[in-house]
Amino acid sequence: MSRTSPFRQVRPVRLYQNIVDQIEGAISRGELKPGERLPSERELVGLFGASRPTVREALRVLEANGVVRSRPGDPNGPEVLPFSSAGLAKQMTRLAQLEELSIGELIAFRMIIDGSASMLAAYLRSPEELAAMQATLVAMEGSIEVGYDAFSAADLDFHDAIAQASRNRMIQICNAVVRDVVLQLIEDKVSHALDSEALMRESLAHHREVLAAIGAGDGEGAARISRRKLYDYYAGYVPEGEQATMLALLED
Amino acid sequence: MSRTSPFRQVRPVRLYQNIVDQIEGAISRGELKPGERLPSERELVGLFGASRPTVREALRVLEANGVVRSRPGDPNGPEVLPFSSAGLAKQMTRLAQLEELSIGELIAFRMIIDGSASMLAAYLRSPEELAAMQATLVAMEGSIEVGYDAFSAADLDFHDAIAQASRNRMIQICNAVVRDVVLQLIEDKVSHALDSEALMRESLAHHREVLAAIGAGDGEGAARISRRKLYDYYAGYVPEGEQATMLALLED
DNA sequence: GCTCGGCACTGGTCCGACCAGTGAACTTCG
DNA sequence: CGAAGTTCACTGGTCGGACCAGTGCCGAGC
Repeated sequence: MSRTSPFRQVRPVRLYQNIVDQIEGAISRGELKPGERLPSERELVGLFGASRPTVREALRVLEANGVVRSRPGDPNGPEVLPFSSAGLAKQMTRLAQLEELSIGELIAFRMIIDGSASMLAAYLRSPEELAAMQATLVAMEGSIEVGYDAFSAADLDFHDAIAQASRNRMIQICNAVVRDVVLQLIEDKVSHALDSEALMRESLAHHREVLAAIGAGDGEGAARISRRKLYDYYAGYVPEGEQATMLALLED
Repeated sequence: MSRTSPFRQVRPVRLYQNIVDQIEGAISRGELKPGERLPSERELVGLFGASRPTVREALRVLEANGVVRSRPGDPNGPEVLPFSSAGLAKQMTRLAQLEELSIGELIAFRMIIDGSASMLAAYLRSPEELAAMQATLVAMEGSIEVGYDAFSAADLDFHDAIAQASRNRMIQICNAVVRDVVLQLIEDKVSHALDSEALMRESLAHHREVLAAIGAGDGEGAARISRRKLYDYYAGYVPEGEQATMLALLED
């Protein structure tokens, strides 16, 4: 329960792990910034006193973590990457596919995140951010005639704009992650079913309601509308038994 | 904007990446289950037709992703691991440390997650889950005299129990992740400041309020109390300028 | 001045080798 | 016959050296 023991479990430390730690440490201490380059593998061999296979294993781990990227032939060496939620999205996608993560859970979570984002946006948005949201709605309207793909893309922009205005990077990340996962799991079904102008216009109307609430500073209302809209939009794709969870989020 | 092109960007596919994909695919198709073992590196060399360094790089990536674990000398070969949120937590921790993720954002996010979890728990909890929550509160009360470390641990158990009852794995994961990150960033400060019996008893009383609302099926109330409790608990550690975000979550 | 080709260097892959550790089969003893 | 200790085949970790296909720079030729 507590963390009082002065001792740690000892386990053999692999050399490549040591290298990974050193490089990650240098980055988190700011000694290496995104865009900068690491020395070439052969130079690192000298710097760390390890062999090239070992250095390469360390680079593979860093690459898997989304920290650096190696490109063959690049004379500048591996590049330190800016943080992106891609790594997070990948992990969550794996979770969604491997584990008992159901569509209902995903949608419910999205209701929470998007609702909270709308609420925060209503209270915190700057005039510019509000204008940006309105612009995405205009884009949505224009894309209706183009087809569902374009409409869906504009829809994403709208939700991104809201997440942006929430001023909370965790929300932005979760928004991006869940959007990716949802897209991957059920968007094909939705795209076939919803490819009708009437339904897209209905969706657009819902988005307008959310934006109106945000514009009016009505956070609670924006959150409520946002959650209900998502429920209506996706409920048909969620098994009966799971809808209770989602409905619980609408009781207010 | 749209994804209509029939062509994909071509990029050289690394052999080790191919191996990673195959093994991950086998796992997600259920052909490899957690606890099972992969063939030894030398066998994999034959199975994939790649050299050992290449196979090893693939295993390093899988290991970094938390998919398998290699132990030197183990005659059974690398082990397929059950999914854990450790990988997610690691990524988020890195984000929190590297990027502009502030304490205020983290706490605000925790208010959202914990509040939503409490709300869902109020509507969905089984009698057993309610009993489990009550048990953690009893443990909290008993741990007050032991010290802040024990109290904090019991506190975590309480919030875990709520997340559990929310029936949403995404919430459980976010709960675990944010808890880890918050713990890492500011818990030492809190532990010094709050190591007084009176303050712990006050915190305990707040927890009781939340549980009472959950027990009564008052989801909205549970969420509201939970958010406010977190705000009161942590607000002192958040810079003035960021408190607005957090306060926005309390306007209901 | 601009273009084009060569070149030094990159990362990707392979081979063969050695080491310390592990666990199971085997041997030995009660 | 069963339990305890020992042996040993095999594991993953690390190393050095080697070859290849690309990349980007720089100098030669226009």
